[in-house]
Amino acid sequence: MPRTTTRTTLAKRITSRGRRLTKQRVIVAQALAAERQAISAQELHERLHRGHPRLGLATIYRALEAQVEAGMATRLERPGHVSAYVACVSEHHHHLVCTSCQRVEDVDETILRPVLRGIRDRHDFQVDHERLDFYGLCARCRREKAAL
Amino acid sequence: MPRTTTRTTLAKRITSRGRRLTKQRVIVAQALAAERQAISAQELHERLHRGHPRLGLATIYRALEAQVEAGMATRLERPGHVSAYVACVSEHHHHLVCTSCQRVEDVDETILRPVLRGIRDRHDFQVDHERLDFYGLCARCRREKAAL
DNA sequence: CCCCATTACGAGAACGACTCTCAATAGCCT
DNA sequence: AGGCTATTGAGAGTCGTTCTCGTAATGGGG
Repeated sequence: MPRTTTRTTLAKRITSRGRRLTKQRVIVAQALAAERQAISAQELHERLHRGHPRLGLATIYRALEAQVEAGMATRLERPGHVSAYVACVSEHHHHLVCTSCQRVEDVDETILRPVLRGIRDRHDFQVDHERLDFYGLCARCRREKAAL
Repeated sequence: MPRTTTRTTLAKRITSRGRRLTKQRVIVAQALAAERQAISAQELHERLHRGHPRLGLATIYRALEAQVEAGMATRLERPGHVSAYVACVSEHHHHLVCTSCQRVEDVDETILRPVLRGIRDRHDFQVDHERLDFYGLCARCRREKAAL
């Protein structure tokens, strides 16, 4: 019953911090989780409009913001001052964003440990949080380009 | 004659990519270089208004954009979809942004080498560019907080 | 050194992503 | 079930940034 488990987890996460479990938030969370790539609020709005014509854009913004606060998603910056969102599986990690197909992979935080230690020791700086996104070509897109 | 040297370098950098050397670009470049912290276009505009009342906001945006393209500055993202800019000394490096005093330190790229290698090997991903900013407390602010 | 095509500037209007407002609706607790 | 309160939807509003266009300045060629 992996589906049920997922649903339960979703509901639990949504209702964290005293938030209410609403249809809209579930729809947005499921849609974002189903997505394998970074997506903007407006794109999500267009995509959901067919199945949910009354789902407002502001609601999507609010739902995404709530997900970010709840640690269910992170915000990426796209050129042109647009935010894009990705669903998170684990809590602390960073992203490999493919500039060709827009797919996002996760990088585990452990890979960063040495860097954080170096910063603390060599710069005497106490890191609170970090934004760490790598942009480039994923394996698939690189192969496709090479085949041309 | 360090000053002259600096000026010459500045002019050379500004005129790269066939750009013209204008008073406005020099003013903006010097102001940004003098700044030790991330500053937004609008803040720069306010700050320069006393000495240069006719310097337009759009010009500052254009000058900053040119500096980013020329590798003289990088763009940081502030909350609320605002860009802030920092003058760069070296080409490839990343930032430690103090969330208390807003001062910015540079982190040399070499510290990152192992991470990039790990990503290439373990994720089969070819990194083109990365955004890598660490937020936290610098040594000075940490001492000040501890003294309270 | 001076022309002149071309690039850049300044001011304000336009743009667009995002947020706010407010009346209506729906969760959740008892 | 009933009511308190968070949330929604729709559109207006906000604000950082970019565009437009007439004017001014730059720098290469004569």
